[in-house]
Amino acid sequence: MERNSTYKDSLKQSSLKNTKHRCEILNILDHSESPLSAGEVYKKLSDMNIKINLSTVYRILEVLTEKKLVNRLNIVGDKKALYETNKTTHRHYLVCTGCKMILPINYCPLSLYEAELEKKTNFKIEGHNLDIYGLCPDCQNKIL
Amino acid sequence: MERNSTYKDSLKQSSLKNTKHRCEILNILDHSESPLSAGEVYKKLSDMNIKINLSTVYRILEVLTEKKLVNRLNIVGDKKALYETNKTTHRHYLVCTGCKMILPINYCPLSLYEAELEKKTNFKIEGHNLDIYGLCPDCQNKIL
DNA sequence: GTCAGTGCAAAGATTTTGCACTTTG
DNA sequence: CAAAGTGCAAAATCTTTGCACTGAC
Repeated sequence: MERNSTYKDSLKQSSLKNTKHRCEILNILDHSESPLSAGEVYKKLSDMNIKINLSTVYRILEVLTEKKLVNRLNIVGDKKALYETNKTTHRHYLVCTGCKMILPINYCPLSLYEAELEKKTNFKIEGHNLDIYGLCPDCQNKIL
Repeated sequence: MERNSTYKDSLKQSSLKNTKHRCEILNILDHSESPLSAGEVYKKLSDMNIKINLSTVYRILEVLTEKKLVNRLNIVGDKKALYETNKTTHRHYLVCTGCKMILPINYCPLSLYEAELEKKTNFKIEGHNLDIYGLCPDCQNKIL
């Protein structure tokens, strides 16, 4: 895959060694519509006939998160952590409480607010987690 | 404690049986500065010499969440769920990535945004999870 | 008395860790 | 070659569940 060289560069810039597994995981997260759990990443790899250990997946996701190549999310109602690549476009998710569908939202209403909060609290704000939940149109109809 | 009658009423209104354990848990969450995990609630009860099983704590928190007497939160970087009583004043938390301190914030910048999003997506929005993270003043100094 | 609530023990799910082997730079 | 990465097995943590007993209404 041509774009794997990009992942290689990202790894290099974060002073991480370039391994096939890391590129594959970055690739998977990069091409996923919605954030994935460690188990889901592992499953995708297995489906692609890539042999890897689940604990390695966890370790890779951990180090990628640390280096900010990946974000770790905790979405409401889901007890496991989800991961997404750290796109330049910051996004949030709208989660359906019925069917658990996850809809990405590209607009973030919080940047102004964060600046304000920084002044008020003297925190050095690094980021935020926001997910919004409700019923998607389909699930609203099912209830009727 | 005089206010336990209030908890009793809340339980009644949610058609839950009034038990000592439930009132005690509501009481603990109500008087906690920051949200607590199931384990922490359990520990507080034990410290008060109240004998209860951890699984009962989980079951109570579950049913209280279901009845909206309590909110379940998933705060960034914490793999376990945290619970808070559902105060009339909706709040968020500012979490220090250094010392893990949790600072409640009473203002919510999202209500207007939610209305807008509801129109745009046709979701029936029920709520959101927001927590903001960064370094508190103390931890900023420690780094220098 | 009935049904919901609880304790206990056990299992399930997710995540982490120690150690030996392998690979990258 | 050294240091970082990986597989495997085992454990740690958090959470849920089945069943029998107890307590609320």
